[in-house]
Amino acid sequence: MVRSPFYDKNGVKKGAWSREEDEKLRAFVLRHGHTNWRQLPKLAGLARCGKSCRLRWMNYLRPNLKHGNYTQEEEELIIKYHQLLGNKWSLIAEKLPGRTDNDIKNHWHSHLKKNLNHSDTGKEGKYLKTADYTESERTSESVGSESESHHHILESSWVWPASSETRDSCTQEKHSDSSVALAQSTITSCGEDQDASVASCWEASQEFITSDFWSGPFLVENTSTCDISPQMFWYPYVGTDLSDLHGLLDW
DNA sequence: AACAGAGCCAACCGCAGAGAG
DNA sequence: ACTCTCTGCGGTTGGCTCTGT
Repeated sequence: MVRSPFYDKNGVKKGAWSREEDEKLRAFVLRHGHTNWRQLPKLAGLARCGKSCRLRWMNYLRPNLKHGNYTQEEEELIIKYHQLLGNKWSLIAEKLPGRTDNDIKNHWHSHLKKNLNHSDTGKEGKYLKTADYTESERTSESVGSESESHHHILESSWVWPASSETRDSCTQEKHSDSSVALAQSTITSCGEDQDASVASCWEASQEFITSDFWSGPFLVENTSTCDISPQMFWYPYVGTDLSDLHGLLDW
């Protein structure tokens, strides 16, 4: 599926990311934010270029990302905005929360484009080409396997630290509500695989905690403890009840 | 069962724009 | 005004997986 890992002449690693690299990058970005992608791999102990780190974070590790399972509504939005904006994938991605430009672009090329082409030739296209098509104009085929909305967040999901001491060491009034909401959204997004996903989230969070992740000194100058980039933690559900999480995570 | 071709998607590359000095 | 650095975007590619023969 992806390029095999290899090192270029400058000793920079390319190709598929390992789980360990993902954890390093995730931990670093959550801890320090990403003010300088070029410096980031050096500080995070990764043999990657900054560009590769940014891409990995933006397209895979970022919280609240959805992978696959496009709903009919999402596909309609993509088609609509593509007709409106053209190949401005980043703009289209802004209209679909949780989707990345890369993901949308891939989905367009592998699924939607050919369906439009089919409809051009009068064959079994899923959607009509015009932007102002109506519900009744869509073919019945489009209703089916992909209409179900499971907002799976894969192994990139993470949760707020389980240890209350660790949590308390952070400036909770600043970050905790939105972070908890984020954790909760992760859990509620797990769908049928909830138990397994929660377990893996839990595992990842434990690794952060045991490595003194939340309370250790920062490497970057002028950053205070737990100075986590607010933009990374912002999530529209604030004020979520912590007890909702306690049950699932056995806090 | 083995093979070939197509499909899919993560990751790379090159370029352009923004901002700092 | 110019240059340099960094970031973000869109196009493209490598290679794994799926499907058909």
